[in-house]
Amino acid sequence: MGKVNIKSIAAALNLSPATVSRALNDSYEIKDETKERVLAYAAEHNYRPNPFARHLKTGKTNLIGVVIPFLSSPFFLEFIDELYKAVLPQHYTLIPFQTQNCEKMEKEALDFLTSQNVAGIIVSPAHENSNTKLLQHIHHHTCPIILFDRTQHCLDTYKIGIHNSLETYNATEELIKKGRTKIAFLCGKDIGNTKDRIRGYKNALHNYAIPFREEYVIHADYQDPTENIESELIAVFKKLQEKDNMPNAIVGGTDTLSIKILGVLAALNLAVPQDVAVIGFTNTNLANYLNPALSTIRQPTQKMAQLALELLLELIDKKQDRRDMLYENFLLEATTIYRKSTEIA
Amino acid sequence: MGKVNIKSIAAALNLSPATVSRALNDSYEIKDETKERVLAYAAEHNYRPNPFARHLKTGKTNLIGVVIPFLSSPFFLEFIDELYKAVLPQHYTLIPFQTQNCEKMEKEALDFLTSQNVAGIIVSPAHENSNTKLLQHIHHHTCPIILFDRTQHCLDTYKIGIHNSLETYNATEELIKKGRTKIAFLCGKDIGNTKDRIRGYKNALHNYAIPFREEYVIHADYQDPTENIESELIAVFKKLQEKDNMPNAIVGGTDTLSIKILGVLAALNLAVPQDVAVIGFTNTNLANYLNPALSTIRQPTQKMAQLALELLLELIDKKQDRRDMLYENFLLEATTIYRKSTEIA
DNA sequence: TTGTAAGCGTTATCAC
DNA sequence: GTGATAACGCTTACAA
Repeated sequence: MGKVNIKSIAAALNLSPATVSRALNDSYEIKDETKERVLAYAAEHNYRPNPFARHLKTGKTNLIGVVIPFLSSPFFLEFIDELYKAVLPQHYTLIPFQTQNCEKMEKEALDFLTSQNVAGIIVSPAHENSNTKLLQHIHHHTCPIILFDRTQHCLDTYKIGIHNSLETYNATEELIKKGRTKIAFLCGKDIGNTKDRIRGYKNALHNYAIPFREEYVIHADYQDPTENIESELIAVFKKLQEKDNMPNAIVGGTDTLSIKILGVLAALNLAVPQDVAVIGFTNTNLANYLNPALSTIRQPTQKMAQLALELLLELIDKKQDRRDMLYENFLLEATTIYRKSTEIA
Repeated sequence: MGKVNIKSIAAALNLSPATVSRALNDSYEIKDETKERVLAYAAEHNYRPNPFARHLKTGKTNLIGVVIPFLSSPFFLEFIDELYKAVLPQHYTLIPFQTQNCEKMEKEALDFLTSQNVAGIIVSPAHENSNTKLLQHIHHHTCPIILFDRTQHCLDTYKIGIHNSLETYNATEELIKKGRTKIAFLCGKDIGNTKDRIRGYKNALHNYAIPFREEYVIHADYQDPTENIESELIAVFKKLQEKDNMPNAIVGGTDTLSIKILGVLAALNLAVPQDVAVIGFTNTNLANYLNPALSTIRQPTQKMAQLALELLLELIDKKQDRRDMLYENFLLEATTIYRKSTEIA
């Protein structure tokens, strides 16, 4: 297979490699006729520039790294999917990585991406302050970084998220208004948003003069969304039942837990929403078909993805020093959809 | 930022670039002491080889392309997720692409991947014979390709799938044994597996002397799994109702439709499984929490991903001509999980 | 055991 | 307008 490259094109057309390169890059110096000849020949022979040679020379790539905790979490999946759609008309390629909420894996992903000379990176950090120095160094010296979802991270750059405390405040308030006072809050380990979401939950309780109970903030420890955490949750709720403290409403503070809580309550023979009303924080379209249909707080993944890409491309294009910029913190609006799981008679 | 590269390391240690390169690659020619010095310095200065330079020289990369129809389809998502897990201990990086079942997008993905010099590609083709020539050319001359899921594609290589007709045969048979005879089959457009799955369905009917009805094979046309196809399906079933031909059981032949059918039946005020029993072909863990819990045929995504990677790496390593090889067609076993949606009293 | 030098395919800087 | 030529960072004969 005679490889077709700039040199072979040049030889075939009696031109120099330099001229061919300029013609292919539509340089103003080259006369139209030559350009046409080159482009025609290139098209005919299905010429594709070698990105490695080009990038070696220019130091630039059209790659965009995406670093997320999990692909198997509905929110991140939707986000990635929207990012793919947004990037389609652009001339960039996504390289997604999962960190499993693990700082070390995140570091590996970031190292790999920088070694690939990516043009920019979109990140939802593994932890509130994971890889701070590395992220800072990359953002300042290597390529721009945009943060999304877990925007509590201290890296100074554009951040895209939602108003977490407001959303859980509203969800909690809704349950209170429906007459429920024993409201539990379900959350994973300390991953960024958790604090804000708990704060909204607490504030709602406070504003309605409902005493806050530590035992109603239920922390579930899981490494992976596909992990079987149901049994652990069942145990927790059983204990509450024994103490006659079973909540009659639950706010699910994460994607993963929101989905699984229905199974847990079913296993405990508790009826939703009669015994326990539930509102989840998740982006799965299946919420409508769950048993019962689950009320959910949905994040605007499409807008988030589009904005993330837009801001990233903006930073990629402008060459200014990214240390002294003024970055905006975008708080987009989530949408709460009320379904059967909160329909209290 | 003084970039650290082989030259700078060589200068710092009073060695030649060649020696440094060999030391970094653990060449047998270099004495241990030198290796240690080089490795220590490299580690200390956080040296990362420039992959573009390396690949420009060697013509090899550690990239693996993955081409799937959709990320938002539970089966493909699980597959990709398992692939990520499988590739973790290896020294390879995944570059996933979605084709949206569109041959043109598939071609673009393949072109891009070959231009990136990927070491190999794992593909579930957009259509039964999409990009046949291109795939063949790549497999023979550029890098190995493994096919999965849609293994009807004629490219001669390792293929990994399940016994589609057998699985739908069993599912259909199960419904028949439970006394249902008006069994519909729900499928998307002609994407590879559909034919086989319909065949299994037909065979089961045949073996139990149940006449096959063309109108019970319901083709739903969707471009994207997130598309709202419910209304179209509702219309189809309404027509059947009007003719008093409403099926009392449904076999869902694709991921996407299997999930959505419950919503459709709910909208039609049909009780599952009393009025209509349903068994779906899908890999979502949420099946258990759906309303009602959905019986499903699950594909062994983990085994599929592991096997795909294993076979691909095998082909990457052995340099033999891939045209004259004897390729196996792996048909793995799916698992059917029976839940409420088929529990007929 | 190490050094020298050529070359991978492209682009940029000159020169003509 | 076009052509030489050098250079990007790395690997690999071939020399020493």
